Amino acid sequence: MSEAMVEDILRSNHLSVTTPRRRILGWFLKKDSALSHHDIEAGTQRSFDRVTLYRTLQTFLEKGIIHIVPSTDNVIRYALCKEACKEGHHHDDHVHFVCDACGTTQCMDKITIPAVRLPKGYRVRQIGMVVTGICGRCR
Amino acid sequence: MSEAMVEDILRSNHLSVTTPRRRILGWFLKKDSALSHHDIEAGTQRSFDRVTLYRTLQTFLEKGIIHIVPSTDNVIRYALCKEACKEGHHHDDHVHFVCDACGTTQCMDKITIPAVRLPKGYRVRQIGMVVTGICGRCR
DNA sequence: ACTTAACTGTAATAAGGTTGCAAAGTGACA
DNA sequence: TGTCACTTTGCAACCTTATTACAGTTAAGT
Repeated sequence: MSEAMVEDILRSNHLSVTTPRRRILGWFLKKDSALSHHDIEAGTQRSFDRVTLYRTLQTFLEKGIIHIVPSTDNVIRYALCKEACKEGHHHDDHVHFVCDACGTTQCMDKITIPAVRLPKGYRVRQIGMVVTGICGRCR
Repeated sequence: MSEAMVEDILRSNHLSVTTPRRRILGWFLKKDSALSHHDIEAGTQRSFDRVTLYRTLQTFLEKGIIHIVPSTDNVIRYALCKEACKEGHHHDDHVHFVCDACGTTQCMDKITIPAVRLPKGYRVRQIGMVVTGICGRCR
């Protein structure tokens, strides 16, 4: 089921289907939350080299398969792009929620970021929003 | 002028006044934008050890003199807390602006973050917001 | 099946961050 | 102003995270 989906995503992005890529993308689909480099390494039993992971994440980023979630703890976390993200132009203008209890970072795709009024002369290109607290599952 | 202010801030936080702390805090006051570890090292001519900088930033964080600005590039940036931030309880619920042109990160203290409606069961503790684009000075 | 181009693993290197301990500086007090 | 206790700094070693180069392997199209 999910296995077919993985191949689908890879092929539609003109990427060849390899074992590491299958594992990594499969893990994203399974977890359905933002993952750090470390999370992925641990989750996939280190069945490939660290370097491959770095490169794969970079490739996925460029293709718009994943996006970076803003954080305050010096750990890059990546999450699947749900909406159609074109190459180089992401649609990650949604709210991210970090749960203090379970530690997961979730994309709230349904909730769009409210508009902000900035001073004169400022031009906005992108907005990121991170909400921390207790998520629905943990309370 | 700023020199007296530096000592003032340190003393009112019950910290002894030392050369590294003076330099680091002075640099924050002078630049008035969010600074990374690297920015500070470069700006202060490495007149103290790397470790001292790590420890000083940690201390300033704990005292509420500075706060961490969320980012998407894996670089922690710190900014002065303008409002009275009590020890352990920060008031950094303001918008941060990252300029694509000059690369600076500014705290928009005047602009509060708009409220967001989250699904049932979610409890919010803190909200961070990062806007990227072109700032008033650069356009 | 063959060939080309893309991808991966290994190793070496760089950058970023942490810890323990001895030496030096700070602030309080006589 | 000198002394003392305590805090802070600098150094060295170490660990983790990230990047680059290159050779070997694998995938996809014909």
